[in-house]
Amino acid sequence: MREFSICRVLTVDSSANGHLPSRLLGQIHKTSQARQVIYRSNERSDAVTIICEGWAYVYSMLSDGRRQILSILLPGDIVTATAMLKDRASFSIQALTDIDYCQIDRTELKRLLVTDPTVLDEFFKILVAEKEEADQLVIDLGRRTADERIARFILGLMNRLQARQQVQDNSFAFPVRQQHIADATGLTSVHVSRVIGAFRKAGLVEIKGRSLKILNLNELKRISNAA
Amino acid sequence: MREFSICRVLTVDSSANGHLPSRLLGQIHKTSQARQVIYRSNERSDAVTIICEGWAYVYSMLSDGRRQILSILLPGDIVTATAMLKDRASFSIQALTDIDYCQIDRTELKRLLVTDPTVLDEFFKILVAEKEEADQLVIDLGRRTADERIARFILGLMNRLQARQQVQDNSFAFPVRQQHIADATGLTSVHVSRVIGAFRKAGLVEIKGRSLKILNLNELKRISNAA
DNA sequence: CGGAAACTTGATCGAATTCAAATAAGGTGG
DNA sequence: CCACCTTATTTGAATTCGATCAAGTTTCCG
Repeated sequence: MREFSICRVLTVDSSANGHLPSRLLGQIHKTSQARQVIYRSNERSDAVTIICEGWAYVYSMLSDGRRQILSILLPGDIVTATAMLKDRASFSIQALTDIDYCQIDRTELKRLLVTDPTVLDEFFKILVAEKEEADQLVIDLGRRTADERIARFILGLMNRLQARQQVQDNSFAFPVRQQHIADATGLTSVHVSRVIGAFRKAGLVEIKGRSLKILNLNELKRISNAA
Repeated sequence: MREFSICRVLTVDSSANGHLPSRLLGQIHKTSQARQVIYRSNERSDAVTIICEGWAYVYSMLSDGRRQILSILLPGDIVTATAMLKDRASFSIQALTDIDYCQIDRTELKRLLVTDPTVLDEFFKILVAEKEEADQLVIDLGRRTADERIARFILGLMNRLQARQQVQDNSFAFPVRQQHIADATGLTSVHVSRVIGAFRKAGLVEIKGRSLKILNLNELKRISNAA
């Protein structure tokens, strides 16, 4: 549960207000093409970004080019709860597909935080969810095998998309490149290709166009070693 | 900056109040011996814990015994800001040395959060710091070599201890076992032994008793590849 | 249709693990 | 303060998982 309910308000139905008053709506809306960097680390920013359409990802890059993806952002995700509290971050954000996002003034959002307990509460929930996801990723990268990591990457996406009613018949949008999977799981794209190839041969998944279908959910869960 | 200022209040000087009113002071104080588990994952708890003396660590254990340490807790650290918002966590806490800690009722602390802006602000800072640390750890485990990880582990501890005035002449308490380093860096204790052995032979560090002295800070920083 | 980006596959390499055994450090009771 | 026992650490040899290098192939778009 990381989506910020404001997004629905902003994009789909401005009357069915989530938790934010309408005076905040209609703020800066933006569009970016796939691959575009929409936030560069250490840049100052007075805005809090929310993804409305499309996918993006949060990443960090070492000076020698090694890249680690910290999280994939889906429609409705707030671009890091932390952005609400700080005007600078050490990671960058890049659009994965063409995206649509809106930016809300931090000061205004912050004022709301203090005055409206419902907003504060929801904000806390997002902070906690983000921290728990980061911790899970630490465990994945520190202690899980390549197969487990990749299976969990896929299942994790499916769960988040499921919460958005975007999974049908175990099939869902999958615009990520293998290089993204590699950078998210701490592997190389070559190895990701081998593992996914093995998954495919074992009849676990099918990837066509930009979507993925899970053919054997139980087995994939078993491999992911959820426990 | 993860320490919660209440701790000084509780342990050293009850008159020099930090950010908490004295009615919160003198709540449950506890003691645990090294190795004792002081919180077991998924247990319900109405308390927020603050370490007063000694070291502990946050960890998660997979069903097959693999263990990942998520963070080392030093005196003054609040045991996870998240505990302020949730009554259950998916990780466990274990004492690394004999420790001294206090537990404050969550409900009371939470009330304070809403009424005292200073406390809320400090709380936000801790949340952000914890999230940033988790993200850093993800990058370490996903994209750094064993040497880098271990150098960074050591330097990270030094920085935190420095903020507490507990570093003298590049030397500081170091009660962690190599197994802890291994579980914190996603390696095996055997490999940690080899790397630390190499550091020692290269004249970078010296470990005696339960303390560590950095003999060549610049070189250790270079190896850590901070950028 | 052509060119670039993404994916696959094979061969080889290497960092870190595993297995196993020896040595060193602590802590306890006598 | 020493003998004993347990818990750490070190070291070596063999193995393995995933990385690297290097072509091919396929897919995607304009």
